[in-house]
Amino acid sequence: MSKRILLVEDETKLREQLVEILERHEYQVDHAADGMEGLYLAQKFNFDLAIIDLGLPRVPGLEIVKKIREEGKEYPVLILTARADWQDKVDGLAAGADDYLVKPFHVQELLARLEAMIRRASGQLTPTLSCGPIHMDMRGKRVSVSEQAIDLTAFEYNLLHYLMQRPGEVVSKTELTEHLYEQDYDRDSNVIEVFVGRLRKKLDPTNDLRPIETVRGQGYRFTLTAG
Amino acid sequence: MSKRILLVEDETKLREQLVEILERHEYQVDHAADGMEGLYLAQKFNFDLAIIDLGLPRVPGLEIVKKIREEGKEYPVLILTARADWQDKVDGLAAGADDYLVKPFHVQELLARLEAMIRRASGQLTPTLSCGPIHMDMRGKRVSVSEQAIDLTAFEYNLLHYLMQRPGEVVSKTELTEHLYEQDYDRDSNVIEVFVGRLRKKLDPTNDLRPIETVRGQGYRFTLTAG
DNA sequence: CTGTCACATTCAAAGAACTTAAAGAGATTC
DNA sequence: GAATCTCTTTAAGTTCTTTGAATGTGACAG
Repeated sequence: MSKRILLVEDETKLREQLVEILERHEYQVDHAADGMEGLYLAQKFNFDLAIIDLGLPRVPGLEIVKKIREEGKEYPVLILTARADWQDKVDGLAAGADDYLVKPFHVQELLARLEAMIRRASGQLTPTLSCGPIHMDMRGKRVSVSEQAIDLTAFEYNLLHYLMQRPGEVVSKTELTEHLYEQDYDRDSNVIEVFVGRLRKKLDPTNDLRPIETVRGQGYRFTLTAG
Repeated sequence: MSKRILLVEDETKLREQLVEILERHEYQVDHAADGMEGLYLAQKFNFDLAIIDLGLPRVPGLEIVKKIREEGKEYPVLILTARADWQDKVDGLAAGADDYLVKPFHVQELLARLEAMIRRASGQLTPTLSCGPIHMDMRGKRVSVSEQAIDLTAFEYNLLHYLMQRPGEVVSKTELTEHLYEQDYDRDSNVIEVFVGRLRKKLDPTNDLRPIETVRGQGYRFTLTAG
Protein backbone atom coordinates (compact mmCIF):
# COMPACT_ATOMS: atom_id res chain seq x y z
CA MET A 1 0.00 0.00 0.00
CA SER A 2 2.53 2.52 -1.18
CA LYS A 3 1.77 6.21 -0.84
CA ARG A 4 1.48 8.48 -3.82
CA ILE A 5 3.35 11.75 -3.69
CA LEU A 6 3.27 14.83 -5.89
CA LEU A 7 6.55 16.67 -6.15
CA VAL A 8 6.74 20.10 -7.74
CA GLU A 9 10.27 21.48 -7.92
CA ASP A 10 11.97 23.42 -10.67
CA GLU A 11 15.64 22.83 -9.89
CA THR A 12 16.36 19.80 -12.01
CA LYS A 13 19.14 18.44 -9.91
CA LEU A 14 17.26 18.58 -6.67
CA ARG A 15 14.09 17.24 -8.25
CA GLU A 16 15.80 14.22 -9.68
CA GLN A 17 17.54 13.48 -6.45
CA LEU A 18 14.34 13.71 -4.50
CA VAL A 19 12.50 11.47 -6.91
CA GLU A 20 15.20 8.91 -6.55
CA ILE A 21 15.28 9.09 -2.80
CA LEU A 22 11.53 8.96 -2.46
CA GLU A 23 11.22 6.03 -4.79
CA ARG A 24 13.88 4.22 -2.92
CA HIS A 25 11.70 4.69 0.13
CA GLU A 26 8.79 3.03 -1.55
CA TYR A 27 6.81 6.09 -2.41
CA GLN A 28 5.16 6.41 -5.76
CA VAL A 29 6.18 9.78 -7.14
CA ASP A 30 4.65 12.06 -9.77
CA HIS A 31 6.74 15.11 -10.42
CA ALA A 32 6.53 18.40 -12.22
CA ALA A 33 9.18 20.99 -13.04
CA ASP A 34 7.00 24.06 -13.13
CA GLY A 35 3.88 25.47 -11.59
CA MET A 36 1.63 24.95 -14.57
CA GLU A 37 2.39 21.29 -14.83
CA GLY A 38 2.21 20.90 -11.08
CA LEU A 39 -1.16 22.51 -10.93
CA TYR A 40 -2.44 20.25 -13.66
CA LEU A 41 -1.33 17.14 -11.83
CA ALA A 42 -2.60 18.43 -8.52
CA GLN A 43 -6.03 18.98 -9.98
CA LYS A 44 -6.27 15.87 -12.02
CA PHE A 45 -5.18 13.28 -9.50
CA ASN A 46 -5.53 12.49 -5.90
CA PHE A 47 -2.37 12.15 -3.85
CA ASP A 48 -1.51 11.14 -0.36
CA LEU A 49 0.81 14.08 -0.03
CA ALA A 50 2.33 16.95 -2.01
CA ILE A 51 5.75 18.55 -1.79
CA ILE A 52 5.75 21.96 -3.40
CA ASP A 53 8.54 24.44 -3.90
CA LEU A 54 7.32 27.98 -3.49
CA GLY A 55 9.73 29.55 -5.97
CA LEU A 56 8.36 28.16 -9.21
CA PRO A 57 8.22 29.55 -12.72
CA ARG A 58 4.91 30.21 -14.45
CA VAL A 59 2.53 29.44 -11.59
CA PRO A 60 3.85 30.21 -8.11
CA GLY A 61 3.77 27.39 -5.61
CA LEU A 62 1.47 29.36 -3.43
CA GLU A 63 -1.18 29.28 -6.13
CA ILE A 64 -1.04 25.55 -6.29
CA VAL A 65 -1.53 25.20 -2.58
CA LYS A 66 -4.49 27.53 -2.68
CA LYS A 67 -6.07 25.73 -5.60
CA ILE A 68 -5.64 22.37 -3.94
CA ARG A 69 -7.46 23.58 -0.88
CA GLU A 70 -10.12 25.43 -2.83
CA GLU A 71 -11.03 22.21 -4.48
CA GLY A 72 -11.50 20.67 -1.10
CA LYS A 73 -8.63 18.26 -1.33
CA GLU A 74 -7.48 17.29 2.10
CA TYR A 75 -4.15 15.64 1.57
CA PRO A 76 -1.21 17.17 3.42
CA VAL A 77 1.05 19.66 1.68
CA LEU A 78 4.66 20.32 2.55
CA ILE A 79 6.22 23.44 1.10
CA LEU A 80 9.85 24.06 0.36
CA THR A 81 11.30 27.55 0.49
CA ALA A 82 14.72 28.54 -0.71
CA ARG A 83 15.34 31.54 1.43
CA ALA A 84 14.40 31.74 5.02
CA ASP A 85 11.80 34.07 3.70
CA TRP A 86 9.36 34.54 6.46
CA GLN A 87 6.55 35.85 4.42
CA ASP A 88 6.63 32.93 2.01
CA LYS A 89 6.43 30.50 4.82
CA VAL A 90 3.69 32.29 6.62
CA ASP A 91 1.66 32.78 3.45
CA GLY A 92 2.16 29.18 2.54
CA LEU A 93 0.89 27.93 5.83
CA ALA A 94 -1.99 30.37 5.69
CA ALA A 95 -2.85 29.12 2.22
CA GLY A 96 -3.31 25.66 3.60
CA ALA A 97 0.06 23.98 3.70
CA ASP A 98 0.69 21.75 6.67
CA ASP A 99 4.39 22.03 7.12
CA TYR A 100 7.43 23.59 5.54
CA LEU A 101 11.10 22.90 5.15
CA VAL A 102 13.80 25.44 4.40
CA LYS A 103 16.35 24.52 1.77
CA PRO A 104 18.84 23.10 2.14
CA PHE A 105 17.48 20.39 4.36
CA HIS A 106 18.62 17.04 5.63
CA VAL A 107 17.16 14.17 3.71
CA GLN A 108 16.46 12.41 6.96
CA GLU A 109 14.42 15.30 8.15
CA LEU A 110 12.34 15.40 5.00
CA LEU A 111 11.57 11.72 5.29
CA ALA A 112 10.69 12.05 8.94
CA ARG A 113 8.25 14.82 8.20
CA LEU A 114 6.64 13.03 5.32
CA GLU A 115 6.00 10.04 7.48
CA ALA A 116 4.64 12.14 10.30
CA MET A 117 2.33 13.98 7.93
CA ILE A 118 1.02 10.86 6.30
CA ARG A 119 0.48 9.23 9.62
CA ARG A 120 -1.48 12.18 10.86
CA ALA A 121 -3.46 12.48 7.70
CA SER A 122 -4.57 8.88 7.70
CA GLY A 123 -5.78 9.23 11.25
CA GLN A 124 -7.57 12.47 11.67
CA LEU A 125 -8.23 15.25 9.26
CA THR A 126 -6.65 18.20 11.00
CA PRO A 127 -2.92 18.04 11.29
CA THR A 128 -2.10 18.86 14.87
CA LEU A 129 0.65 18.33 17.33
CA SER A 130 -0.41 17.82 20.89
CA CYS A 131 1.42 17.52 24.10
CA GLY A 132 -0.59 17.55 27.27
CA PRO A 133 -2.79 20.63 27.30
CA ILE A 134 -0.79 22.26 24.52
CA HIS A 135 -2.17 21.84 21.02
CA MET A 136 -0.81 23.10 17.78
CA ASP A 137 -2.99 23.23 14.70
CA MET A 138 -0.53 23.25 11.87
CA ARG A 139 -2.94 24.11 9.17
CA GLY A 140 -4.38 27.11 10.95
CA LYS A 141 -1.07 27.92 12.58
CA ARG A 142 -2.80 28.21 15.92
CA VAL A 143 -1.68 27.19 19.34
CA SER A 144 -3.79 26.69 22.41
CA VAL A 145 -3.11 25.81 26.00
CA SER A 146 -5.97 24.21 27.89
CA GLU A 147 -8.39 25.19 25.12
CA GLN A 148 -7.25 28.77 25.46
CA ALA A 149 -5.94 30.26 22.23
CA ILE A 150 -2.53 31.88 22.29
CA ASP A 151 -1.01 34.47 20.01
CA LEU A 152 2.43 33.62 18.76
CA THR A 153 4.65 35.49 16.35
CA ALA A 154 6.10 33.67 13.37
CA PHE A 155 9.38 33.02 15.05
CA GLU A 156 7.82 31.87 18.26
CA TYR A 157 5.63 29.52 16.31
CA ASN A 158 8.55 28.07 14.39
CA LEU A 159 10.52 27.51 17.52
CA LEU A 160 7.66 25.80 19.31
CA HIS A 161 6.94 23.74 16.24
CA TYR A 162 10.46 22.46 16.13
CA LEU A 163 10.47 21.61 19.80
CA MET A 164 7.09 19.92 19.71
CA GLN A 165 8.19 17.69 16.89
CA ARG A 166 10.66 16.14 19.23
CA PRO A 167 9.08 15.93 22.63
CA GLY A 168 11.26 14.67 25.41
CA GLU A 169 14.35 15.22 23.38
CA VAL A 170 17.13 17.64 24.17
CA VAL A 171 17.62 20.03 21.28
CA SER A 172 20.82 22.04 21.29
CA LYS A 173 20.85 25.72 20.61
CA THR A 174 23.14 25.11 17.67
CA GLU A 175 20.55 22.87 16.15
CA LEU A 176 17.81 25.38 16.74
CA THR A 177 19.70 28.21 15.10
CA GLU A 178 20.64 25.95 12.25
CA HIS A 179 17.04 25.17 11.54
CA LEU A 180 15.49 28.51 12.25
CA TYR A 181 17.98 30.59 10.35
CA GLU A 182 19.56 30.60 6.99
CA GLN A 183 23.34 30.34 6.82
CA ASP A 184 25.72 30.42 9.67
CA TYR A 185 24.11 33.34 11.27
CA ASP A 186 26.77 35.10 13.29
CA ARG A 187 25.71 33.97 16.65
CA ASP A 188 27.31 36.13 19.26
CA SER A 189 23.88 37.02 20.48
CA ASN A 190 21.28 35.11 22.38
CA VAL A 191 18.14 35.24 20.28
CA ILE A 192 17.23 31.69 21.07
CA GLU A 193 17.30 32.30 24.79
CA VAL A 194 15.22 35.39 24.37
CA PHE A 195 12.58 33.59 22.35
CA VAL A 196 12.51 30.62 24.64
CA GLY A 197 11.86 33.08 27.42
CA ARG A 198 8.96 34.65 25.55
CA LEU A 199 7.52 31.33 24.59
CA ARG A 200 7.60 30.17 28.17
CA LYS A 201 5.79 33.25 29.31
CA LYS A 202 3.13 32.94 26.67
CA LEU A 203 2.59 29.22 27.03
CA ASP A 204 2.60 29.15 30.75
CA PRO A 205 2.18 32.50 32.49
CA THR A 206 1.40 30.92 35.84
CA ASN A 207 4.46 28.76 35.65
CA ASP A 208 2.94 25.47 36.68
CA LEU A 209 3.38 23.51 33.46
CA ARG A 210 7.01 24.28 32.71
CA PRO A 211 6.82 22.84 29.21
CA ILE A 212 10.30 23.88 28.14
CA GLU A 213 13.04 22.70 30.40
CA THR A 214 16.54 23.98 30.06
CA VAL A 215 19.24 21.39 30.15
CA ARG A 216 22.26 23.42 31.07
CA GLY A 217 25.12 23.09 28.65
CA GLN A 218 23.11 20.86 26.33
CA GLY A 219 20.04 22.67 25.12
CA TYR A 220 16.31 22.76 25.71
CA ARG A 221 13.80 19.98 26.14
CA PHE A 222 10.07 20.13 25.53
CA THR A 223 8.23 17.87 27.92
CA LEU A 224 5.07 17.72 29.91
CA THR A 225 5.05 15.45 32.88
CA ALA A 226 1.64 13.97 33.40
CA GLY A 227 -0.68 16.78 32.31
CA MET B 1 28.27 -6.67 14.71
CA SER B 2 30.68 -3.84 14.14
CA LYS B 3 29.87 -1.12 11.66
CA ARG B 4 31.97 -0.49 8.63
CA ILE B 5 32.92 3.09 7.89
CA LEU B 6 34.51 4.73 4.88
CA LEU B 7 36.67 7.73 5.70
CA VAL B 8 37.96 10.00 2.95
CA GLU B 9 40.20 12.76 4.24
CA ASP B 10 43.38 14.17 2.78
CA GLU B 11 44.99 15.76 5.83
CA THR B 12 47.20 12.98 7.02
CA LYS B 13 47.24 13.89 10.66
CA LEU B 14 43.52 14.27 10.99
CA ARG B 15 42.89 11.13 9.03
CA GLU B 16 45.12 9.05 11.22
CA GLN B 17 43.63 10.44 14.36
CA LEU B 18 40.15 9.70 13.16
CA VAL B 19 41.03 6.19 12.13
CA GLU B 20 42.47 5.53 15.54
CA ILE B 21 39.50 6.98 17.38
CA LEU B 22 36.97 5.20 15.23
CA GLU B 23 38.71 1.91 15.60
CA ARG B 24 38.85 2.34 19.32
CA HIS B 25 35.10 2.66 19.11
CA GLU B 26 34.77 -0.67 17.43
CA TYR B 27 34.15 0.64 14.00
CA GLN B 28 35.80 -1.06 11.12
CA VAL B 29 37.43 1.68 9.09
CA ASP B 30 38.53 1.84 5.47
CA HIS B 31 40.23 5.08 4.61
CA ALA B 32 41.45 6.97 1.61
CA ALA B 33 43.65 10.03 1.29
CA ASP B 34 42.30 11.39 -1.96
CA GLY B 35 39.16 11.51 -3.98
CA MET B 36 40.17 8.95 -6.55
CA GLU B 37 40.91 6.32 -4.01
CA GLY B 38 37.83 7.23 -2.01
CA LEU B 39 35.64 6.90 -5.02
CA TYR B 40 37.10 3.52 -5.80
CA LEU B 41 36.38 2.24 -2.32
CA ALA B 42 32.94 3.79 -2.25
CA GLN B 43 32.02 2.03 -5.45
CA LYS B 44 33.56 -1.28 -4.73
CA PHE B 45 32.31 -1.93 -1.22
CA ASN B 46 29.25 -1.48 0.86
CA PHE B 47 29.54 0.53 4.04
CA ASP B 48 27.33 1.36 6.93
CA LEU B 49 28.39 4.97 6.77
CA ALA B 50 30.79 7.30 5.00
CA ILE B 51 32.66 10.35 6.26
CA ILE B 52 33.84 12.48 3.38
CA ASP B 53 35.86 15.66 3.35
CA LEU B 54 34.69 18.01 0.63
CA GLY B 55 38.08 19.59 -0.04
CA LEU B 56 39.88 16.68 -1.63
CA PRO B 57 42.58 16.50 -4.29
CA ARG B 58 41.92 14.77 -7.62
CA VAL B 59 38.23 13.97 -7.23
CA PRO B 60 36.20 16.45 -5.17
CA GLY B 61 34.24 15.02 -2.26
CA LEU B 62 31.04 16.18 -3.80
CA GLU B 63 31.60 13.87 -6.73
CA ILE B 64 31.92 10.92 -4.44
CA VAL B 65 28.68 11.73 -2.70
CA LYS B 66 26.90 12.03 -6.01
CA LYS B 67 28.32 8.79 -7.32
CA ILE B 68 27.35 6.95 -4.19
CA ARG B 69 23.78 8.08 -4.55
CA GLU B 70 23.66 7.52 -8.27
CA GLU B 71 24.51 3.94 -7.70
CA GLY B 72 21.61 3.69 -5.37
CA LYS B 73 23.62 3.10 -2.26
CA GLU B 74 21.65 4.13 0.78
CA TYR B 75 24.10 4.32 3.58
CA PRO B 76 24.32 7.63 5.39
CA VAL B 77 27.00 10.11 4.39
CA LEU B 78 28.49 12.74 6.66
CA ILE B 79 30.49 15.48 5.00
CA LEU B 80 33.26 17.54 6.52
CA THR B 81 33.79 21.10 5.38
CA ALA B 82 36.31 23.75 6.29
CA ARG B 83 35.05 26.71 8.18
CA ALA B 84 33.71 29.10 5.59
CA ASP B 85 32.44 26.98 2.77
CA TRP B 86 28.76 27.47 3.23
CA GLN B 87 27.97 26.79 -0.40
CA ASP B 88 29.78 23.48 -0.24
CA LYS B 89 27.62 22.46 2.61
CA VAL B 90 24.48 23.29 0.70
CA ASP B 91 25.64 21.43 -2.39
CA GLY B 92 26.63 18.49 -0.27
CA LEU B 93 23.22 18.15 1.28
CA ALA B 94 21.61 18.55 -2.10
CA ALA B 95 23.83 15.85 -3.49
CA GLY B 96 22.52 13.42 -0.96
CA ALA B 97 24.63 13.76 2.15
CA ASP B 98 22.74 13.31 5.39
CA ASP B 99 24.65 15.51 7.74
CA TYR B 100 27.68 17.74 7.85
CA LEU B 101 30.24 18.87 10.35
CA VAL B 102 32.36 21.97 10.15
CA LYS B 103 36.05 21.65 10.87
CA PRO B 104 37.45 21.86 13.43
CA PHE B 105 35.07 19.77 15.50
CA HIS B 106 35.01 17.98 18.80
CA VAL B 107 35.52 14.25 18.62
CA GLN B 108 32.62 13.88 20.96
CA GLU B 109 30.36 15.58 18.50
CA LEU B 110 31.49 13.51 15.56
CA LEU B 111 30.85 10.30 17.46
CA ALA B 112 27.44 11.49 18.55
CA ARG B 113 26.44 12.24 14.99
CA LEU B 114 27.75 8.97 13.66
CA GLU B 115 25.73 7.10 16.20
CA ALA B 116 22.64 9.11 15.49
CA MET B 117 22.96 8.50 11.77
CA ILE B 118 23.53 4.82 12.09
CA ARG B 119 20.67 4.53 14.51
CA ARG B 120 18.32 6.33 12.16
CA ALA B 121 19.43 4.28 9.21
CA SER B 122 18.78 1.05 11.02
CA GLY B 123 15.43 2.33 12.13
CA GLN B 124 15.93 1.90 15.81
CA LEU B 125 13.58 4.04 17.80
CA THR B 126 14.73 4.76 21.31
CA PRO B 127 18.43 5.07 21.72
CA THR B 128 19.30 4.03 25.24
CA LEU B 129 22.26 2.60 26.98
CA SER B 130 21.57 0.27 29.84
CA CYS B 131 23.82 -1.41 32.28
CA GLY B 132 22.19 -3.16 35.19
CA PRO B 133 19.90 -0.73 36.96
CA ILE B 134 21.51 2.24 35.22
CA HIS B 135 19.72 3.53 32.16
CA MET B 136 20.66 6.38 29.90
CA ASP B 137 18.22 7.96 27.48
CA MET B 138 20.42 9.49 24.85
CA ARG B 139 17.74 11.58 23.24
CA GLY B 140 16.45 13.18 26.36
CA LYS B 141 19.87 13.02 27.98
CA ARG B 142 18.38 11.58 31.11
CA VAL B 143 19.89 9.04 33.43
CA SER B 144 18.18 6.89 35.99
CA VAL B 145 19.31 4.36 38.53
CA SER B 146 16.71 1.79 39.55
CA GLU B 147 13.99 3.85 37.88
CA GLN B 148 15.06 6.83 39.92
CA ALA B 149 15.94 9.89 37.85
CA ILE B 150 19.31 11.44 38.45
CA ASP B 151 20.46 14.94 37.71
CA LEU B 152 23.76 15.17 35.92
CA THR B 153 25.60 18.21 34.61
CA ALA B 154 26.73 18.29 31.00
CA PHE B 155 30.22 17.15 31.83
CA GLU B 156 29.07 14.40 34.14
CA TYR B 157 26.70 13.18 31.49
CA ASN B 158 29.38 13.08 28.82
CA LEU B 159 31.76 11.25 31.07
CA LEU B 160 29.21 8.63 32.00
CA HIS B 161 28.16 8.29 28.40
CA TYR B 162 31.70 7.57 27.39
CA LEU B 163 32.18 5.00 30.09
CA MET B 164 28.88 3.27 29.42
CA GLN B 165 29.74 2.88 25.78
CA ARG B 166 32.58 0.66 26.77
CA PRO B 167 31.45 -1.37 29.73
CA GLY B 168 33.94 -3.74 31.26
CA GLU B 169 36.82 -2.02 29.57
CA VAL B 170 39.56 -0.07 31.27
CA VAL B 171 39.61 3.50 30.04
CA SER B 172 42.68 5.57 30.76
CA LYS B 173 42.47 9.09 32.06
CA THR B 174 44.38 10.29 29.04
CA GLU B 175 41.74 8.85 26.79
CA LEU B 176 38.99 10.45 28.78
CA THR B 177 40.51 13.90 28.63
CA GLU B 178 41.20 13.43 24.97
CA HIS B 179 37.56 12.86 24.29
CA LEU B 180 35.94 15.22 26.68
CA TYR B 181 38.06 18.19 25.81
CA GLU B 182 39.19 20.00 22.75
CA GLN B 183 42.25 18.39 21.26
CA ASP B 184 45.56 19.16 22.93
CA TYR B 185 44.14 20.45 26.13
CA ASP B 186 46.98 20.77 28.59
CA ARG B 187 45.76 19.46 31.85
CA ASP B 188 47.86 19.62 34.98
CA SER B 189 44.89 19.24 37.22
CA ASN B 190 42.76 16.42 38.47
CA VAL B 191 39.44 17.20 36.83
CA ILE B 192 38.78 13.64 35.83
CA GLU B 193 39.24 12.33 39.34
CA VAL B 194 36.95 15.01 40.65
CA PHE B 195 34.23 14.18 38.18
CA VAL B 196 34.53 10.46 38.63
CA GLY B 197 34.08 11.12 42.32
CA ARG B 198 30.93 13.12 41.73
CA LEU B 199 29.53 10.61 39.33
CA ARG B 200 30.05 7.82 41.82
CA LYS B 201 28.27 9.76 44.49
CA LYS B 202 25.34 10.60 42.28
CA LEU B 203 24.96 7.18 40.73
CA ASP B 204 25.40 5.25 43.89
CA PRO B 205 25.01 7.21 47.10
CA THR B 206 24.63 4.08 49.23
CA ASN B 207 27.75 2.57 47.78
CA ASP B 208 26.45 -0.90 47.03
CA LEU B 209 26.62 -0.89 43.24
CA ARG B 210 30.15 0.42 42.73
CA PRO B 211 29.65 0.96 39.00
CA ILE B 212 32.97 2.69 38.39
CA GLU B 213 36.01 0.76 39.51
CA THR B 214 39.46 2.22 39.78
CA VAL B 215 42.24 0.31 38.12
CA ARG B 216 45.27 1.70 39.79
CA GLY B 217 47.78 3.08 37.33
CA GLN B 218 45.61 2.24 34.32
CA GLY B 219 42.35 4.09 34.50
CA TYR B 220 38.71 3.43 35.26
CA ARG B 221 36.35 0.63 34.40
CA PHE B 222 32.58 0.78 34.23
CA THR B 223 31.05 -2.53 35.27
CA LEU B 224 28.13 -3.92 37.12
CA THR B 225 28.64 -7.36 38.55
CA ALA B 226 25.50 -9.39 38.14
CA GLY B 227 22.86 -6.73 38.81
C1' DC C 1 56.41 -0.73 59.44
C1' DT C 2 57.12 3.28 56.73
C1' DG C 3 57.52 6.21 52.78
C1' DT C 4 55.79 7.10 48.44
C1' DC C 5 52.62 7.36 44.92
C1' DA C 6 48.07 7.29 42.97
C1' DC C 7 43.76 8.37 43.74
C1' DA C 8 39.79 10.56 46.65
C1' DT C 9 37.66 14.36 48.74
C1' DT C 10 36.59 18.94 49.63
C1' DC C 11 35.97 23.70 48.72
C1' DA C 12 36.10 28.26 47.12
C1' DA C 13 37.27 31.15 43.14
C1' DA C 14 36.70 31.79 38.30
C1' DG C 15 34.09 31.28 34.63
C1' DA C 16 30.11 29.69 31.67
C1' DA C 17 25.53 29.42 30.79
C1' DC C 18 21.02 31.09 31.33
C1' DT C 19 17.33 34.79 32.27
C1' DT C 20 15.42 39.05 31.82
C1' DA C 21 14.61 43.78 30.76
C1' DA C 22 15.13 47.34 27.73
C1' DA C 23 15.89 49.52 23.73
C1' DG C 24 17.41 49.66 18.63
C1' DA C 25 16.26 48.32 13.83
C1' DG C 26 13.25 47.01 10.13
C1' DA C 27 9.03 46.23 8.24
C1' DT C 28 4.10 46.98 7.93
C1' DT C 29 -0.23 49.32 8.88
C1' DC C 30 -3.11 52.97 9.29
C1' DG D 1 4.90 59.62 8.57
C1' DA D 2 3.66 58.14 13.02
C1' DA D 3 2.29 54.00 15.39
C1' DT D 4 2.82 49.29 15.90
C1' DC D 5 4.78 44.82 15.68
C1' DT D 6 8.40 41.68 15.45
C1' DC D 7 12.98 40.46 15.50
C1' DT D 8 17.56 41.35 17.15
C1' DT D 9 21.07 43.06 20.12
C1' DT D 10 23.06 44.63 24.36
C1' DA D 11 23.93 44.32 28.85
C1' DA D 12 23.27 43.49 33.64
C1' DG D 13 21.93 40.14 36.98
C1' DT D 14 21.69 35.45 38.48
C1' DT D 15 22.57 30.75 39.01
C1' DC D 16 25.05 26.75 38.22
C1' DT D 17 29.56 24.28 36.55
C1' DT D 18 34.00 23.66 36.22
C1' DT D 19 38.43 23.97 37.82
C1' DG D 20 42.73 24.01 40.53
C1' DA D 21 44.76 23.44 44.78
C1' DA D 22 44.98 21.75 49.40
C1' DT D 23 44.44 18.03 52.04
C1' DG D 24 43.11 13.21 53.25
C1' DT D 25 43.35 8.14 52.43
C1' DG D 26 44.70 3.72 51.10
C1' DA D 27 47.78 0.60 48.29
C1' DC D 28 51.98 -1.18 47.49
C1' DA D 29 57.12 -1.74 47.68
C1' DG D 30 60.97 -2.16 50.17
